[in-house]
Amino acid sequence: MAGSVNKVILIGNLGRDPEVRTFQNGGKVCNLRIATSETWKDRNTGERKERTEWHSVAIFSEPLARVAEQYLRKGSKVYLEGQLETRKWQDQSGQDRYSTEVVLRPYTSTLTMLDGRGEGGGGGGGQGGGYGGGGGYDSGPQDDRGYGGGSGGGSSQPSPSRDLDDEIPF
Amino acid sequence: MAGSVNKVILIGNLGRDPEVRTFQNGGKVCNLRIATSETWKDRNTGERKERTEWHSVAIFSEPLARVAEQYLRKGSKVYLEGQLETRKWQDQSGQDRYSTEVVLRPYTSTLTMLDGRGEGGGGGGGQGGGYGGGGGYDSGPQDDRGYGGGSGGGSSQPSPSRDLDDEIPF
Amino acid sequence: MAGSVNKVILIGNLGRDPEVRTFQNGGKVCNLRIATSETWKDRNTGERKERTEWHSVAIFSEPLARVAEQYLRKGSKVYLEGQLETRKWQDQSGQDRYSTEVVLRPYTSTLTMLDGRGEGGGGGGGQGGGYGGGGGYDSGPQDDRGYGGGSGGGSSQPSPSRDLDDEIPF
Amino acid sequence: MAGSVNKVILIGNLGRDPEVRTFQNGGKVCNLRIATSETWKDRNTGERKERTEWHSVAIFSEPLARVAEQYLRKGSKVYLEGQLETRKWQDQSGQDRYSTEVVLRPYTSTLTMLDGRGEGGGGGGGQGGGYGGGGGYDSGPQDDRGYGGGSGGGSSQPSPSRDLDDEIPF
DNA sequence: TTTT
DNA sequence: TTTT
Repeated sequence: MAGSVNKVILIGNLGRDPEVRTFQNGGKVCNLRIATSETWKDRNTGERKERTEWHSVAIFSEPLARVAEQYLRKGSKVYLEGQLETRKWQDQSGQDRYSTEVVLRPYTSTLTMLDGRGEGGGGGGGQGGGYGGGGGYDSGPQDDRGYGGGSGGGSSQPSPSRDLDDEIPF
Repeated sequence: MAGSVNKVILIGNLGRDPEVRTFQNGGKVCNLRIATSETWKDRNTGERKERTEWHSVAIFSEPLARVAEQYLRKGSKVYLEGQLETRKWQDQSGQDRYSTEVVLRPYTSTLTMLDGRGEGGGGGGGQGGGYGGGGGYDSGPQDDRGYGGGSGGGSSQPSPSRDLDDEIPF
Repeated sequence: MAGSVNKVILIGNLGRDPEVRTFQNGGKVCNLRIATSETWKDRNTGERKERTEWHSVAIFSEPLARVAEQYLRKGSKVYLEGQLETRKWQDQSGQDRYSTEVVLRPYTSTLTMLDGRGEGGGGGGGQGGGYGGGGGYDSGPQDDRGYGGGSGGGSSQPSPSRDLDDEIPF
Repeated sequence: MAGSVNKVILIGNLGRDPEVRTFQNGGKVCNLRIATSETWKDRNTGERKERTEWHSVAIFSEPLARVAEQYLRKGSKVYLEGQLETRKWQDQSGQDRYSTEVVLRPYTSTLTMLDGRGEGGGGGGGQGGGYGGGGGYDSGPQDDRGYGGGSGGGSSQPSPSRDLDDEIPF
């Protein structure tokens, strides 16, 4: 079906270090466990309440997996965009079971570290933040291009234009 | 935790009519089953492939549930924003099981019908569609307000302003 | 700065046909004019009000521009994701002016037609929908891959797995 | 038009302190100036490049404006959701001019501080951050409710349920 | 004018 | 299992 959208946006903290598994064919998946929380005041008691939601994230994009593996640790805060996927499996007794994950795939997903420093909180870490930016071809522009210099026959109307750099558009 | 975001955006079609359940205390939940699909060409074979994902949606917002119940049917296309929630339950054998849903709650979620059954119909205007909505307090502004008429002592600089209507801001 | 996000999501209708301009270097930009509207009831008068917002969209992604050019017409409804960009230019009098657009660039943007027909046509329409797409490399997955068949030494714990197809992961 | 969406999502840093203006009628608007940046490597030269985009944000939601005023400062990192609005005004010479802003309005927008000022710092912590959570009625749930306790005639099928608290749903 |  |  053309015309559908399946998008998840999360900002949260990792509950543990990223886990990378390698398949026989050389492929890798990087799994994250991410917490989001909301707090509110109970309407009646005025009491402060909190609810934490845990999300399972599976990264099937090589450049994003690399970023996750290198820079994210337990406690790190991240922004990510992925999609919802539910997969079916069988438990020991042969019963159908379902697991829903937030999946990051090439071209359509992003992952950004939001705390360029100290996932340790104690001194460990170090870090230095940033991962060289934007995450490679998954999330960053490859070149800069814009409105052509237009030259332009004879439009006497001044109009917005962008610098034309010498790179090939698209 | 301040500083977290848990958001799901879907555009898809209902696989069946909405289902509404009422609790003893008068509360209602409206459940939707929504399909999103993606198509792509296999890199090697060039074959066209399609994958459909099914999403369970639970609406805990009264105005949005009303919209869903009244206007959505099997096949309807919708846009929605909600949040991911996983709940734990026990199956017959007492084993822990988990179900993940896209949950719509008041104030933070939206639901918009995307096929007003043909606002074109024949060529003229027609319109028809819509559910009077977007205007429920869940998803619409309550009033229109903006930059004050500023009056303004003596700013000689012309500056952008909006019409001030007589409604109370905020 | 690592750690920033600049994203615009619109669902709206084209106010006129897409306009394509070609630069000397062969590059193209496709410009759209898109309307979004919101309706609400005036808090005091109960009167139904509507406000329409017009958005300027510039597509700098070749595959997305092709989709727009081929399938979108005045009146078409679209979903798009892009980013906000403001550019500076000079008017006739040499004064600085600014124009803000929603810009779609490769890899990070999407465009999806939401009405598989095309109220442009003249009235009839027909169409059939879809542009075979979502599958351009801008918005679609290139291949399908997932959890490896895991083989796996001897995990006696049943665990979720995905079908392993023979395509190269990542 | 029912069926439209106008949404902007930004994560960026404030270029200066928030500015609050009060109108004669008591209303307030809080203006932010937010930078987002993207970095990439030039395809040809391999050179690292950066482009910063500046966004004008206008907050017309009282609780969100209060959060901004109290907790945000030059340099603060925020997540926000708002909508694109362009307004028309006249410059000194009477010419039409347009300004586009990201506008935050009640019920449909959110604002979240992303740097509780340094959870790494060195060990001490410090912190302070947070603004009492979620931003009041604009962004936070008012109460917690979910699947009713169902009681339920005689469904022998175990099924997912949520705790029923004694608050009124919806 | 921010941030890395 | 995170974070405030």
